[in-house]
Amino acid sequence: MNIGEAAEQSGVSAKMIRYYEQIGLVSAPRRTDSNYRVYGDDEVHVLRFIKRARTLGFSVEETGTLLALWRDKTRASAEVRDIASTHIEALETKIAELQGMVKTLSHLVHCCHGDNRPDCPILDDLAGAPARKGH
Amino acid sequence: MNIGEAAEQSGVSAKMIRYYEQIGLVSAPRRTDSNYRVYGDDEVHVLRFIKRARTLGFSVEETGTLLALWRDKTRASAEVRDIASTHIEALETKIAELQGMVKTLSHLVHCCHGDNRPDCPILDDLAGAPARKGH
DNA sequence: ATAGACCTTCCAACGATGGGAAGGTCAATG
DNA sequence: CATTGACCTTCCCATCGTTGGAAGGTCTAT
Repeated sequence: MNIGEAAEQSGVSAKMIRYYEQIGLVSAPRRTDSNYRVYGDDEVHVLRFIKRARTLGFSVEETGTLLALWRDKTRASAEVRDIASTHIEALETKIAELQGMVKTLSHLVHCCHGDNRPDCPILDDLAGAPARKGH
Repeated sequence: MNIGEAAEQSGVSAKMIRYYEQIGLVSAPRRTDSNYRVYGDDEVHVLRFIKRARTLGFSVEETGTLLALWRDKTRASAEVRDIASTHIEALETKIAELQGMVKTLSHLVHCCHGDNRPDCPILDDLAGAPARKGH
């Protein structure tokens, strides 16, 4: 199949498939006489693996590691679990960070009357005004 | 003061101050005869505003809008609140997304025995194997 | 033959930041 | 006065993952 169909079947855009090939995440496929890339079910399977890993927030590099482990039948699953666990920690750190932002902003929005008066606690906060107590 | 001190006082790196100037987020400051940028407390105040907005996860573009509203004494605070509310929604969407990843990954890690056997539910999942029921 | 839907490579952009080179300037010291 | 080291200037490049487009070749159907 051509790259377009491989893209459709894997959920990875043709652009990205070429990019993944370029950076060595996937190997270069066979070409037709007219230089078209030709993919089979195996390649699509790999692309789907990549798509899923990316969806789960693994970086392309981490995805490459997971892919190598996937292909390595003798790997220790502990290694995979470590990568996943580390990744979960990173995700949770990010979540906590975003939640901190939401908390601060929610407080400010709550304090902001939101009518047409120019007085605005949100801008006051951004400008560095000391927070008033008791909401 | 020079850019270095402005950076130190505002928490925005000298690199970024120049970048913000380049993209028009802040206006070009006065220069000395030797072409050094000269900043005063007002500029530092603006930079701190920017720093705070960025820390709260606003994009540089959103920060520019907030900055304009800050300078506009006649603005409606409702407008600011809308920007903040929209931003909170975006943050919460992102959080939910990350939490979905964590949930899936946690489940997989939980299912993964993590010893030296090559059988690994995480890789099975990434490879698209149907999930087994009852953990 | 021609249209239009594919494919190819190459180049650039995004957003925000950091790194570094090559060179000018300032302050303090020997 | 000269040197040193810390600062400043502009300019270009890299990151990460992805998308867009241009310019051109190929395939299929009418």
